[in-house]
Amino acid sequence: MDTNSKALRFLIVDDDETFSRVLSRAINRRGYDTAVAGSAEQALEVLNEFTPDLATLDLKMDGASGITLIPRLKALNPEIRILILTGYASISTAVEAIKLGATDYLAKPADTDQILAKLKGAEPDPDVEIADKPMSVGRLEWEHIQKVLTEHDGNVSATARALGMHRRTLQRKLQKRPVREEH
Amino acid sequence: MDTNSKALRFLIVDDDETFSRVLSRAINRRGYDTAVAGSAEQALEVLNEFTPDLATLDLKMDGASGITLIPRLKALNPEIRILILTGYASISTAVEAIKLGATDYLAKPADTDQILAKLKGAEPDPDVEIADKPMSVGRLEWEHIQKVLTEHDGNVSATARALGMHRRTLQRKLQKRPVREEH
DNA sequence: AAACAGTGCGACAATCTGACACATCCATGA
DNA sequence: TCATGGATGTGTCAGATTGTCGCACTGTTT
Repeated sequence: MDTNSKALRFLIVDDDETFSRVLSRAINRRGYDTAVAGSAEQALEVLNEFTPDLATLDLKMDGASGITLIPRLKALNPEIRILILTGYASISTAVEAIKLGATDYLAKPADTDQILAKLKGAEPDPDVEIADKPMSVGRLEWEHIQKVLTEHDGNVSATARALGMHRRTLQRKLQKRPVREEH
Repeated sequence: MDTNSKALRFLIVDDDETFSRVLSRAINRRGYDTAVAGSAEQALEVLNEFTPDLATLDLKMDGASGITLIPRLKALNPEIRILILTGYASISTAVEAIKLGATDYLAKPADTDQILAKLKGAEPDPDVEIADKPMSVGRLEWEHIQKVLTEHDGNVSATARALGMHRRTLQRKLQKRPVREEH
């Protein structure tokens, strides 16, 4: 990690070691200082000696969700720009993250350019594209499940009961990745 | 319930007339003053003589998207609580809406209770913990399918394509009864 | 008439779900 | 500290559902 004091500091918090390594190198090559953490807990340690200007956070990790880091990061540096980057993207977690102050939200897979683009430009424009097809039933189910899960603070058992679904079945669904819509 | 100047004003912007009517009546019955607009343009006219405290906006309508109304609504009443409610939900529009100041974002179908629950979030209402059971995934799927089917004039093949579902599977689902909720 | 798109349904393999069964954890209270 | 109850992570397995293919039939269009 090069320590040019002028470079912007970029923190990557993600489970997936391979992903982190690749992204870190790509970001680094573009002139940022980078730091990597494999969990929210580990990220907190990193923050003792690294105050990031930009960050990407994963949601689904062992231990705490990356979303819990948002307040900490903002407290440390109110100017920080935070991008949520997850393979388990859903509308409810996106809404929550933005409300907490995240700058933007992207579903994996996403390439380095997309990531940096989202972090650089973040002027809200009311002309976002609106999908022309409705959600697939699979996607709708995923979104609904995520919403209810959020309302129950991530409690799987309670969510399964609320949905009238077997807990085993819900767990199996949660392990899978959400359906990708090909808009 | 009194319907005088004390009642909160609720604006519904949606191009689905049936949906608006049903929602309007339900909201009305709960003691709000309601106004309905079938498009963003129409909504602007309504705003000349109706300053809402709460609003639901649809995204996909003829003309401008409901998202463009957010700044106007907030300018008119900074305290307004805005809920985006759409059948064409997506993460990118959700992110935009929240950034622009929407309070929350829900995918249709959603029932009146859910809608009000999301909008009432800020009110010091003591009934926050009343966890009304959400729709089951089966029920949600049924409603969604019916809606898309209607949009395609009952064309099963087209509906199956739009939903990314196999025609055979859709036919089988349509033969079954709607899922009954046993609250 | 030939070409087409939509519909209804049979059949079969691949998947998924519901039901049980355990084996940890963790917080609470006796 | 131990007992108790809830939550969670998995494994198994029979039965239900879905993905595919195929085929006959029916309007529509050219």
